[in-house]
Amino acid sequence: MIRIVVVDDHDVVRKGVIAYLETEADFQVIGEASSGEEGVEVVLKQKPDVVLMDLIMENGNGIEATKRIKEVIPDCKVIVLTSYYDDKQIFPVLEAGAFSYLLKTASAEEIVSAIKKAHHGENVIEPKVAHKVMTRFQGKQATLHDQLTDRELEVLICLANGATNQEIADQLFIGIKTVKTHVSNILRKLEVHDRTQAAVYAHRHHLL
Amino acid sequence: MIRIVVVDDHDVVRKGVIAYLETEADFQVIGEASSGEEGVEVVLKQKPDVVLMDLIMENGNGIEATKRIKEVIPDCKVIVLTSYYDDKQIFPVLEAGAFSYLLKTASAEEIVSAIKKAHHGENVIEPKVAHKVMTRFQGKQATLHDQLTDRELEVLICLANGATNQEIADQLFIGIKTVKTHVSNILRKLEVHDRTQAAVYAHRHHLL
DNA sequence: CGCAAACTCATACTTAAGACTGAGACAAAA
DNA sequence: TTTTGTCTCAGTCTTAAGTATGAGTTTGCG
Repeated sequence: MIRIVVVDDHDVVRKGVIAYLETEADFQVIGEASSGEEGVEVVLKQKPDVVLMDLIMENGNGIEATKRIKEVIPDCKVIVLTSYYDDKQIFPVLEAGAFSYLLKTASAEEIVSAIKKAHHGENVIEPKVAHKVMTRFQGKQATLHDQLTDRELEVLICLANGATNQEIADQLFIGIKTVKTHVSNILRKLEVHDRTQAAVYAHRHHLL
Repeated sequence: MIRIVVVDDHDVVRKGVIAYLETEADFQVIGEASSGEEGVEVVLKQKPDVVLMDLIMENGNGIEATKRIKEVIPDCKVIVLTSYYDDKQIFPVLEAGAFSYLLKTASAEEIVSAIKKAHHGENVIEPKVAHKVMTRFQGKQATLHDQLTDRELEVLICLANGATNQEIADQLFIGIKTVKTHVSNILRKLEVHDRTQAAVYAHRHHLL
């Protein structure tokens, strides 16, 4: 039995979805809400297995609600439903902790399938945006240098141009001790052992 | 009056060229030869202004002859004539000291023109190969790193991968003292002040 | 056969690099 | 307000880096 909460501010949509979901033998809709805030309350009280979350609602959006739900009940699978196709939505949604991401143009069968898959630990990402996610991850595979602060990046650029600590200090109008601190932090974050390797890293990753 | 020597092992070609050249009022053919060695002898004795040199001959090629002529009489303009188009020929020919480079498919007027230009200090390079020469020089504009020896280049590659002196020593099976010597020489030749700048140089010039 | 260049190694010296620790100022976020 | 992160700087210590000089070996070239 899969316990479900449906969150959507359009009554007709919510009621319709619930009605359809309950035709499934092993589905049990144990709560519903018409706003993000109300959704969080219901979820925290009912502790469902799966949440169907509308992304765009009048009172508080689905992202904030998802974030708060995942903070308290990490095991809860939140399936985000979005009305229209938009590239930029997907990343904040995933960062918020959403488990699956579907368009409302998806058929009822697809939604049922997504719920079952979510319950078994399988993610469902709308094909149109799935490849966006992939390219994003391929292009950003755990880049070490995005740990660097702005200042550290500045220092690294200077360093990768062949500047000495003293020259970097003069360029950035700071003390050589400060530069040494930055360089040490850079080396640690980039997981290298000296400035030459850091310079090589910078060039290989086209940081200048 | 332009004093000329013609070197070509094909009698008919040589005689024909000479006959045509003498129709020019200010041309004076003061010698001829049918081999490279003989050509050198004649040239050294006659000291002509211009030499028409066939590139490919049975007894000794035109390159060696050109080289020896330029060693003794640097002011002598050697115009090399080659039977067929070949990219690889041009560079040894120029290195030997040839002043101009023409194909035998060139018209009689072109040859006459080339001789006059040579006498006035103007080079003539067959258009088909001229751009080869240009690209060669553009691509090899005084690269600092071509001063490096093979071993130094190996060391530079290691260095530009972020290796320490000790690591380079281990990789190349030599002592760290030797590595230091190489590195010092590399830094001097590349006109940089430390290994980081050397690594930057290597990456900017795509040496690895 | 010299001769020059390249590769090798050594000693001694100087200095920049880097690690480690600690700390004050400041701004944004919880 | 307290916390957290960033930027700043200081002191101390260890070691890698780099310079300068000299020299032995090999290799190729005239």
